[in-house]
Amino acid sequence: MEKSFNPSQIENTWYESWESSGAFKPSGHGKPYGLLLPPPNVTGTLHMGHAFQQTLMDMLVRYHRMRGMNTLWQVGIDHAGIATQKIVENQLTAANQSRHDLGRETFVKRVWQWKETSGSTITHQMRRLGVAVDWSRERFTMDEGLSNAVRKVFVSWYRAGLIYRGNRLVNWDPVLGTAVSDLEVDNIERDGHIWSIRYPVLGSDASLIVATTRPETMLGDTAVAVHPEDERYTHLIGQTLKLPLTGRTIPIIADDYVDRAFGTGCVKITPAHDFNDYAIGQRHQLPLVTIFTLDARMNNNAPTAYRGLDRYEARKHVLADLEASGALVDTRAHKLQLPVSQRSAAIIEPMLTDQWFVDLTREQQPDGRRGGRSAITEPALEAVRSGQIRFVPENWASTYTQWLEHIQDWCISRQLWWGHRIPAWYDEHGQIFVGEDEADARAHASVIPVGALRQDEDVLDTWFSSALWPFSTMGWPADKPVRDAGGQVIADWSHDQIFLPSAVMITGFDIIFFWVARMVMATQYFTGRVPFREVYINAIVRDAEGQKMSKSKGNTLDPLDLIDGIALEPLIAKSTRSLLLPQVREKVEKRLCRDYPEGIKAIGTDALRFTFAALASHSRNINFDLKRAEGYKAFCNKLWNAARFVLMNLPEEFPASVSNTPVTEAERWILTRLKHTLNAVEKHFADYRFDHLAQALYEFVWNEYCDWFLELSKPALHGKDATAIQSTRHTLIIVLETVLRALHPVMPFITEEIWQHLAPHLALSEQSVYARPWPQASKIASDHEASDQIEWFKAVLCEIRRMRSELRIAPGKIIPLWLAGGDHNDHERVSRFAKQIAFLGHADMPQWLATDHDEPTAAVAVVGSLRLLVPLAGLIDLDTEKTRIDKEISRVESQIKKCKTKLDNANFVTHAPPPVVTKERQRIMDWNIQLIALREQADKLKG
RNA sequence: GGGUGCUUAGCUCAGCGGUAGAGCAUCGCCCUUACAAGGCGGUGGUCGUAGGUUCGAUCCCUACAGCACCCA
Repeated sequence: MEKSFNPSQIENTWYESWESSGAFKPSGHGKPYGLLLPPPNVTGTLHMGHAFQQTLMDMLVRYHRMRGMNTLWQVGIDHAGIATQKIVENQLTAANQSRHDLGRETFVKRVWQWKETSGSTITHQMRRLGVAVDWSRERFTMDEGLSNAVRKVFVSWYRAGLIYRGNRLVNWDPVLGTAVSDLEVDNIERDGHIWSIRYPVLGSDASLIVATTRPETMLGDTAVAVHPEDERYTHLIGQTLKLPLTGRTIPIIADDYVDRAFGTGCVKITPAHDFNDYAIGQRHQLPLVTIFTLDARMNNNAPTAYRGLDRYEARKHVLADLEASGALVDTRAHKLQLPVSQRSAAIIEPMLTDQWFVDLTREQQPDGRRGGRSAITEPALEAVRSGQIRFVPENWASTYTQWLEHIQDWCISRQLWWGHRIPAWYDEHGQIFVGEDEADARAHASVIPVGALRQDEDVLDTWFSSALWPFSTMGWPADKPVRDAGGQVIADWSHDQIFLPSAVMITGFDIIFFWVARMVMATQYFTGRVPFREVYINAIVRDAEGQKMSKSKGNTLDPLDLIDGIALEPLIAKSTRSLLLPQVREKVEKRLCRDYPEGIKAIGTDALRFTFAALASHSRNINFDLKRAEGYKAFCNKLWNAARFVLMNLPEEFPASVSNTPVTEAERWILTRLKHTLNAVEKHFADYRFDHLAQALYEFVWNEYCDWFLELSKPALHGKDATAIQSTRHTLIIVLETVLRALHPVMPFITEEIWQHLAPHLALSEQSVYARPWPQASKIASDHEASDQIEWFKAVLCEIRRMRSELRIAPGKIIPLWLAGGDHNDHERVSRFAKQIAFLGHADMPQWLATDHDEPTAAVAVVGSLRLLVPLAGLIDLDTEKTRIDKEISRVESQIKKCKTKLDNANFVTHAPPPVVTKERQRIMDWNIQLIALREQADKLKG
């Protein structure tokens, strides 16, 4: 093995070998354990969130695989309708073309081409992370099988009366020209204005003043509402207003939606362009006046003067005209929430359009069939309420249920070209025919179509197909195996449904609504099962300062740059590439120069993964600190060198014996610790406490195996006891091989590399550590007697080291060591560990002082009643030692005082549980023993 | 406005009704034959504030402050 750990040297070969050996495919035996990878967008590149999430999933799948389960990690890619279409449209724009120049068919071909060339970026990156997904089953939401599933679901729901077409107000993105989900709209606070406008009452001198942040929409007003109990206005309810600039008249209505305290208490109602106004309009049967075109210009319902103007141009004109006519009474600064499309950054315009919806709100249909609430929404709620699906951490369950309780019908149509085209046809009279294809639609028609049929132009929301992922990827609805282009079976519903429900869904909280809830709905409806038993909501990865990573802030980290390292210059270039504002670029550049003056050092995949595990507590955010990752790279190096040590100490011919009975206390102790660690790791896997899991393994490897067992093995290996040598070698390699197996789910590459070096010495038949069984704690014997002895030994050695350090004795200097006091245990243990104490304490063989004889002037440390003495002569300054002892005495005294305060409190003694009291009494006794020994020594030094 | 979190060492974070912890940073001594990406030993915290419950509160309860996120 190389002298130090070099990740890039070992990572490249192993992944390919695992993948090509079929190690990631289901084994076909054992209990099924399924995981679904949240399909990344085809447009995507691997970011820290993916890397984090996938590390956790990979840990689970490797762990369960080693435990003998039949694991399947289903992988695939999402077609990401809007995002993908936009990328290709941008390419066209750069060439001064639009999708309309190409036409639908050519455009879609073009998107497919783009997908073929760029779509695999993220899958290559995922391989660098080491993820054990079954690539042979990789799916794409637009491939044939999954598209069949989409059509089947649409048609089934339509025929069950659960999908309908309606003219409704939706979030309209005027730049992309499509409806978007309300989940794809961010409400952003911006500085704006609020304008007060006077609307005169017809046939009177009276007028009402309305306040609005969007004055241009007054052209679409169809009423003004006041609160029914607002005494200022009750006499005007039912009267008519002259709507300025339009010549139209509108009624004054009463509705208790109006907040009397806000503004003047009069609200203009524009039902065709505001969701609240729409609801009021419905209640009062108000007409809907749409005043915008689909690209947000004034249409022909607006007065001639404004027609064709963009909505913000129109605002200026409207305000100027109101001002000129004296109708504008006030303008004030105002903070307002603007709905902004996540996809295009355009300001959303609520717009009345024909769209397709999934009914999620009706209890029952007019014909008596179940409505969407009872057929789809309620079962999804019940699955979580009943505990069939469990959230981790569990408080996310309330986020889920609260959203579902207030859910609206799901608008599933998008005015795009890239996606699953809606399987609905219209005849020349506009009648609707739904079917899996045109023939099916005709076959199921209840009326005879008039003339030719024309398919709906729209496509389905991407999340519609994602909702089916848990069962569509398993082959549903095909009744025979699904094959890829090469004829290989990639899914087979009749068999693969053993993986449904999958074990756990690991995903970000931001898609609980988009995806998690919808998977539950669809999977339950079509398969009668929940899609997964548990949902682990992972934390959001932020930068070291707690800022959300985003390209527009230039604070993203590319996981591959952490793995491979990157110099400062390319890092700056990369981070500022998409930043347009020079000030922002400068700021980002400054920060990078400050934080990474030498760029980012390569830490390797294993260290990155270990870092993610160590940070994965159940808190909501994790701040990714590169320092932490560097620490775990050091951990890799530590493990690496421990392995070198073990191998170095093996003779050519090993093993001499297969089984082994550990002969030394140290061996029995480290095995006890190993057992304890493995128990902890299993528990942490079960609880999804990856942070504790990582820490348990880290502490075992570094603080127990390396710091103590390896050190304790040295005197044994250099000793003359052949049995001890043989046994120690055996335990060294057995414990290492075992802990490699336990570490493998977290750090697949380094564990594999080291394991390959160990395997021949253990005559193991497996090809890979991945194929080894999970190490079972129950098969390891614990030995508490040996553990007590080693703990005692550690205490003795620590005291010697502390003395040496505080008295500034050079580390290499061999010191005389005398012993005094102590009970029979101490005597027995000293004789047992004398050599180790001398070896590791850099001391002569410890000598007992004869009792009652004069002790030499010495520095002392105390373990229980045992005193460890280092003669001062020629070594130590007397005053230094006096000061040291005094300090130690006051430390012990303060501990005693604490105990005493407690025990003197009668309430404590009577009320506290007896074990606590006993423990406290024991503590005070132990401290007192130490104190006596220390005082004795202090007196001697003074005397 | 409604909801959910968070506040513990200089930094990033665990913890928990019963002796305050880790990594990194920092200080001192060591290039000791697995590892200087290391070893050994230290320094560092009235656990956001104020009340309450309790024999005992960093932990449970209440209020407040600050921060973050989600929904309207």
